[in-house]
Amino acid sequence: MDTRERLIESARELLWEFGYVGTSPKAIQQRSGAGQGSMYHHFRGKPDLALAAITRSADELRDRAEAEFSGPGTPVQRVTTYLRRERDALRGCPVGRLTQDRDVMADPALRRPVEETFAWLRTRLAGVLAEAVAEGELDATLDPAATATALVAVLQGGYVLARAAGDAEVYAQAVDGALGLLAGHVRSTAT
Amino acid sequence: MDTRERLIESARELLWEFGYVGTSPKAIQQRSGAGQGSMYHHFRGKPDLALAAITRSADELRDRAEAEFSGPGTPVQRVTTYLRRERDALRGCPVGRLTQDRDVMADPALRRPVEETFAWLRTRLAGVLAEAVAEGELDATLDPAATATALVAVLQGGYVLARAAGDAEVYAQAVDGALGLLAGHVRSTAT
DNA sequence: GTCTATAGGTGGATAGAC
DNA sequence: GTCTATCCACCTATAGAC
Repeated sequence: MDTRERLIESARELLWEFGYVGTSPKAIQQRSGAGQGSMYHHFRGKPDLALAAITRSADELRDRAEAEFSGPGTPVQRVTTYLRRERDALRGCPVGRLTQDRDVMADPALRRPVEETFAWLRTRLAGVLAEAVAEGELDATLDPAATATALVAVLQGGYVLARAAGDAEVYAQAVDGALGLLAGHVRSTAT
Repeated sequence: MDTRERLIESARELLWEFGYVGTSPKAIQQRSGAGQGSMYHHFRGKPDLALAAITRSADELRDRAEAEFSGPGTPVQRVTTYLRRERDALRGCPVGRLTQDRDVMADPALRRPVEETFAWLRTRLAGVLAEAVAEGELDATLDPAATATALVAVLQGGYVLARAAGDAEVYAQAVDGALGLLAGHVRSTAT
């Protein structure tokens, strides 16, 4: 892994843990093993490096979700697989946490991947839910778009509650609650 | 409103908007109209003032929720009132956003009101849901504790999604989705 | 109680040797 | 491409006059 790559990966980890404001160029350089000032050769500055890091995290999130949404099983099974995927609850979401970072949201370039990621996620999940409704697996009273937004919100909010409690189990409980609510709308358990 | 009070209110607003790391003593002093250095007479430092501000925000959140939970109507109606309460979605939750602030979560004193607020909220909401189950308003397949955690998560995550989209309507959609999911478990609409 | 002055540390970035 | 040295602005806090 070359220096440029190490800088991006270090930035990703630090942004995840400390946020944009809490991450200094010096900290990124030290973690990456690059010398002081070296990152300015590969990137124009902190925002430029952050953009590379954020874009990569957003792409990863999207790829993993897409693999689950387009995987095997009925629509509800795929949604369940997505919701139940093991996540580092206390660490939170590397993309979602950026919404609380003013410097990120104030910069159109940095904000864009965050906005696009969740727009895609909600739309894509709504599509899977619409499939479920069309196939009769979910009852037709459910609005796919609103339900999708609520389910994604459960994950993002689950992180918040887990961090507040200092207990990853709270995240799992939020997911359990969401699946319990969804279960009341499942009509058939076709395999 | 005396100087001490203005300092607390200014800190509350700035913490809400910029978070702990993004809020400087200087900014608090300027917003409050107090002169540079004046806050050190009333508070030992930034953490001490932040504790006063966070505690007040936490108390407010709790009082408003309690008023709705113990208000008129059936349990499900009260939960609906709580979920549908008008909120400044793009501003987010003044307490929940602190969970993403490392300096807050790393300090036991600052962390405590955050932890206690959400522990109380989840427990209190679970109690109202348990009432609903006991009275037959909600079907008995729902786990009150897990459902409560999921519903609170929808609100917290709704803020995240609304900020990501730059659109308060997304928050409302998340709440709509949660109420739609809950509706499938309501047995009677007793008044 | 409130103000000005000030200090040590860090953040983000640049210059220029190698 | 990488390193050291350096810069200015800001953050947090203290000292001490009024």
